[in-house]
Amino acid sequence: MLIRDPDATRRSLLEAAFEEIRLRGYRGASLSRILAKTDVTKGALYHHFPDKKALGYAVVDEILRDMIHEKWITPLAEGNPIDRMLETLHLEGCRVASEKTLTGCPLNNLAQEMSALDTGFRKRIAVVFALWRKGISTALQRGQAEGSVRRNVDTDAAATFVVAAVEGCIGMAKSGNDLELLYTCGAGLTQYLESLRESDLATPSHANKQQKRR
Amino acid sequence: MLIRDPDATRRSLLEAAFEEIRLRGYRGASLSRILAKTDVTKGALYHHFPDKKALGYAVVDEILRDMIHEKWITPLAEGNPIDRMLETLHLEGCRVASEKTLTGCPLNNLAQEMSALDTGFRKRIAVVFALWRKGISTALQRGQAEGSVRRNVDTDAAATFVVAAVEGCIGMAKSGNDLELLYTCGAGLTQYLESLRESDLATPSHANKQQKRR
DNA sequence: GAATCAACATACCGACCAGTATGTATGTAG
DNA sequence: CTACATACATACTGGTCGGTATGTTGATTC
Repeated sequence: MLIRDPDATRRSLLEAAFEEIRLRGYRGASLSRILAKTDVTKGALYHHFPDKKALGYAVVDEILRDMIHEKWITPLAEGNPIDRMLETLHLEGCRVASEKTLTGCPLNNLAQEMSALDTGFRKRIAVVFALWRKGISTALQRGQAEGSVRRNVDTDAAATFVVAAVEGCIGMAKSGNDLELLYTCGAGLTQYLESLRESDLATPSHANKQQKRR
Repeated sequence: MLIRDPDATRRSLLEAAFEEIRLRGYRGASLSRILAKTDVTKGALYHHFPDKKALGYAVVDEILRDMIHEKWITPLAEGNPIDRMLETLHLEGCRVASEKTLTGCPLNNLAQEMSALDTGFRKRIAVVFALWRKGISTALQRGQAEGSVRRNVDTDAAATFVVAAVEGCIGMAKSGNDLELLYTCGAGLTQYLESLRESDLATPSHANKQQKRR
């Protein structure tokens, strides 16, 4: 190695680890492959991260967190929240559709693989999901204040269901490696989002009631 | 071994493999642990299954398929489909809630782990999901004929969204290891199911239109 | 420019794992 | 009773993996 740039080294390890985890999962991710792809040696890796788990944690805390922020927090910061979510959903659909074999959502893939096996992963991933839900809930509240979202909607509950449904739709498409499933599910989700919209003609019978459980 | 019962041997291997996969995923499943738990030797295992993958395939074809059939096909074979689905959802909620650390849905766990990595798994799992969707769609059609389900509902699309949302809800609860998330999501799903119900007072504005994509 | 430390580099280790080679015992058909 | 196939049992192998011990080099400080 001619010149040294520890920050860049760390960053390239993180990104390669993210890609490796995206393709093979955390447990299927091989440090040797990450090192080969980055031209970093094992000594350098273990200088920046104490062990494989720490590398995985950092991927959640830095890469996946930023990913959700870019996709779901920033775009919903202003404008009509329902419209913005429909746009984001469309973008996400295009991203999913761009792969030959659908790999799904990196965050949810890791969540489903590791949540039951390691509380360190679980808690870190839960933080990112909570951030995501918070972004949607806040946007919906703003929509209520601006008159674009029905006032009897429980924004926290709606946000939780939206996130669950998004991951469910992506997972369904991945299971069958079939975009038609993605579009069909997306239609169901769109229908739900539309039911949150304030409209002078609509009846409140199908709106999300202020309810906490069951 | 005193007496021989090859069918029982095979069955116990299948069930132990299912449990091992449920807890650690297919790739995390260890043949040694399966053998230890069943008191079967490696020679016997490789007599019944050519390799680990064949064992995994058999778990999908036999165990997981039966599981979905028992939970989602048989109960929906008669009666009001919406009510039956709400009951099934309740039962499934109880099952998920019975674990200290939530492991989620065995079918979807395996689907998310393996679909992008192995087409053999993917196609077998897709068959089970298709069976599931078909059971719901058929039940909804019967509901339409009997007057309990809105006639303008696209039953295939609704079935697909229901399956996706169910898995999304379970996955969300697993991610946070939080039953509150399960109940919140379940409320959203219940709301969607209720929107499919035929009712003299309801307006059709939120019903699932006859649409194919987008 | 000597000392020091962060930032790498290389070689090696023990554990685990799927799979195999080879052998043995049990049931069954003639 | 013999022959043979099914149903097991045991011991071993090659490969991959995460992790470590130890050595080297580039940057920084005084």
